[in-house]
Amino acid sequence: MENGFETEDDGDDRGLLSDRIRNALTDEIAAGRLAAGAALDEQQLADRFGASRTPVREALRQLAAGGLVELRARRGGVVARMTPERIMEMFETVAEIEAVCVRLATYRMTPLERSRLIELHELSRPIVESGDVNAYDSFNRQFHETIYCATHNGFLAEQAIAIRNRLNAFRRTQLRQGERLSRSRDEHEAIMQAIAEGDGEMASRRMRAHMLNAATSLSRFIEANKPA
Amino acid sequence: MENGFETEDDGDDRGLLSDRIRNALTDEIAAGRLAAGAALDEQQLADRFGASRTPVREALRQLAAGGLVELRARRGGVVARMTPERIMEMFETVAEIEAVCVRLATYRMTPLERSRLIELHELSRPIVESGDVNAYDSFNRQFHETIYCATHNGFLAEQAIAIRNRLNAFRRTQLRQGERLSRSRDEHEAIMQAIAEGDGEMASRRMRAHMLNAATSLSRFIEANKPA
DNA sequence: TTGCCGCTCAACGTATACACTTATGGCATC
DNA sequence: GATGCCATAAGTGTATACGTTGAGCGGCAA
Repeated sequence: MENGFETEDDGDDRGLLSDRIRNALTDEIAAGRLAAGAALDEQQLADRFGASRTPVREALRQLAAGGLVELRARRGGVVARMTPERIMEMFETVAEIEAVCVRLATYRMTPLERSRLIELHELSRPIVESGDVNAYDSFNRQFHETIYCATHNGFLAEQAIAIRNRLNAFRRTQLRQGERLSRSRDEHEAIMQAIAEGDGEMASRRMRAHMLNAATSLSRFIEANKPA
Repeated sequence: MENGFETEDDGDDRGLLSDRIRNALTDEIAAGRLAAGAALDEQQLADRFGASRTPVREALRQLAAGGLVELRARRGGVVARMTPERIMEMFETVAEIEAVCVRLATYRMTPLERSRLIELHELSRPIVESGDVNAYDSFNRQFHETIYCATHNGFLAEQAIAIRNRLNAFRRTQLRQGERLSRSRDEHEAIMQAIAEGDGEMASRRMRAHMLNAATSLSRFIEANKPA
């Protein structure tokens, strides 16, 4: 039972131990159970996961590469300190990269990709009406990733996904409240309009605004729910 | 003597072994001595560097995180395959990110940062006249990194530097020929002009063109020097 | 009392041994 | 002759032991 893992008590011992430890630590950091700045003792973690130091080290190195952990040689690691300022910086960066993506995508997407995107966007209407936040989150990811791919620049798409994932690790709670869903869809609509007109610059500006709206919404949410 | 390292026969045994192996492998990949797609056997590398598999593994993981190596679970690693298309994708991505940076920097930089940038730019005049390519390369890095910092977005700056470094690992030869130096400086001049006028959009467009010029120049160079 | 030196110990970095998975070659069968 | 299965081997994943370094602390001298 007590093996240090959270969600794998169903006997899921498959996969690389180092990967499972990495995922577990990612979750714990994302959930805030491992506070920013907390020391990460390798032996201690190894004991907690019932493993040796080796896979723990591998996991820590990967997390460090992803920016969730800071490692100093011979001094051990700590959970990366994520100030609100830094989170906003990350949001701005994502917003700018998404803006770049949608501009390139507008100029480069094939008719097939365009119709696929339109189709996807239409799919979101019933989701918004149902208010299913998880479903919308899933759709939203697809929508944005479809745009990344339509840039026809695989490297840029990878970077966009990587940064987006990195940011998601710090989304400690569901960002999108009910009313945000319809606003989000309206903003998508405006972006789609610009794409349809072939105006990449316009699409870019609208995407940037869309992302910054989401960030502001999140920031207000955090402000409202922060521990007194 | 034969310890597998290239440039450290002066007894420089300092630093972490894993880091030294990582640097050595980075160099070898960058120089093309380790061809793309080449298998990376851990034991074999360990023997070559006179070390054990442990630091080699650490090095490989770090390289994988940086994108120079691809690792498949229980199947070992290979040097990442870098097609010309992918390199161009990376250049475009850098160009777009730099364009974002200079736009934000134009709107946000402090007077001190502005004068620092002007000062740096002026410094490049004698370097161009001297034709010292290495000195220009060093200046150029400083110039661009100064702009990154002036965005006042540390995360974005980190991303920009990371991608730029990643790209540098594949610059197998000196990119900038003599004539390119003065053209590069002229382009910097145009960017500075836009910054001075507070026109971030203009600075952005010029930066994008500047970066793509450099990429085109490189691509022509590669084309001309590629093995028959 | 303060500052420096050296000690001690905890934690990381590296080496080595073992376990497990995957790939490959040969053999049997269809 | 082709295909599928099994045995063997090569190589990665993990465990553990040892070396090494940096930090904390106490003692001694100025």
